[in-house]
Amino acid sequence: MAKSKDNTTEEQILIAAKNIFQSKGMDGARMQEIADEAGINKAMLHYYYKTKQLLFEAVFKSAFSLLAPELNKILNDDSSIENKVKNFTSNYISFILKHPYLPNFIIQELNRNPDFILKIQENTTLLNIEKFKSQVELEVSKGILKPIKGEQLFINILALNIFPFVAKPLIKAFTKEDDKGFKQIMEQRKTEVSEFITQAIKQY
Amino acid sequence: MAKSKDNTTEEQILIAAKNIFQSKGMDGARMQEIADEAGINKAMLHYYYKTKQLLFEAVFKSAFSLLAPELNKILNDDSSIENKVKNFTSNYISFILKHPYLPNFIIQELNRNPDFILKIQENTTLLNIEKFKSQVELEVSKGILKPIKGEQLFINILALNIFPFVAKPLIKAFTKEDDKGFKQIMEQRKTEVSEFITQAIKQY
DNA sequence: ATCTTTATTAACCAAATGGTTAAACCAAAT
DNA sequence: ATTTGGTTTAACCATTTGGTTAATAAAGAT
Repeated sequence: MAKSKDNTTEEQILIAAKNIFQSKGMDGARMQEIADEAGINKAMLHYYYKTKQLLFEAVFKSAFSLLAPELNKILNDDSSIENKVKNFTSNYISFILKHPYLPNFIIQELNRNPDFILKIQENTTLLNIEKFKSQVELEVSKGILKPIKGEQLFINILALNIFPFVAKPLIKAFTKEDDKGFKQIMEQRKTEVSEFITQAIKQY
Repeated sequence: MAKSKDNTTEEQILIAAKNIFQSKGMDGARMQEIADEAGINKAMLHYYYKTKQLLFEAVFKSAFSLLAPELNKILNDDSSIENKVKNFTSNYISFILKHPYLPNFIIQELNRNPDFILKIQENTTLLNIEKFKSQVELEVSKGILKPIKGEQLFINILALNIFPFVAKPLIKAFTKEDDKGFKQIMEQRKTEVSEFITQAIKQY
């Protein structure tokens, strides 16, 4: 399916594992299926990645380090909150439309194994909300924003941007849309969501 | 763990299956583990529910019919949009704090098998958004609400209410809170979220 | 009391699954 | 040409897993 002769075997395995793990999860994935997807022998998986668990962790870390910088854009950028919200929503939705399995995969697996995020945060100082919080506090005190706590605002921003992709089957069901219609609704959200948030928090 | 002598064997199985399936998912759950949790022989699972798949479906349907009425409160109630938002957020968050595994379970399994929602919608006419849409349209035309589409507003309401529970490990990570702290943040949201939405959509 | 149906168990089974091994292959170094 | 090192494969293995079966126990019906 996703073979490219340019890549090394080790890379092909990672790509195949990504495809299978992201759509079926750790428990649903089969080593044989990953081997088939990569077009190689199952023993190669263990040759390069030792165990299923380690292969999975490689995939997860790779997925997480794809997502984390996106989130950091809103946490560690210097422009105004309003500006960041605008940029983030548009960028993030484009980003996820390119990686549709990503948010669900990460959320699902973090729930399966909550300790996992600790391992990852050890290495990288990803996801530090402190700067964002003090920025919100400042803009609230200046009267630019209505009173709101930084954590709550950040949760709201994530929720409005990420949730629709995680709940895609549910949304498709009650809107009675197919994949194309769903994508259109998401495209609309690139501007709708930032307007929604801005109206909610901006002091006029 | 969760045995109660009042229930019939069949009910005990369903309770046990609920516990295991909701925390581990279909693929991660083991029939033996469910039997142990119910305190009975594994053969009994098949005696009452035939296969793992059917047992799972019983659990899923039961979970879904617990959640669906909550969602319908906001779709098929007669009060104003603003009022419904206020009631829904508060009620829904209380509801989920009592059933913490529920949203994640449903979302995870719907993603694993998107056709599943079709089976469910055949029987019950759950999740019909039409009334809500026309109500939003009406209030927008009257100048009560700022221009917004019904679907988008409904997605936003769901997102703000459901997402935090689905993304709990992520939220705990960047807020550096434990379970208690997380719960407090959720309690705050009972009012915060409806204020946030109201400010976003209400025309002043 | 006896028959009949339903409930429950221990033992068993075949298939699937993650992982191993020993041999073959192949490119680069000697 | 031969050795050496990493790479790849087919066959194999032990364990797990969903599911079955045959025998037993309990409960209702006659």
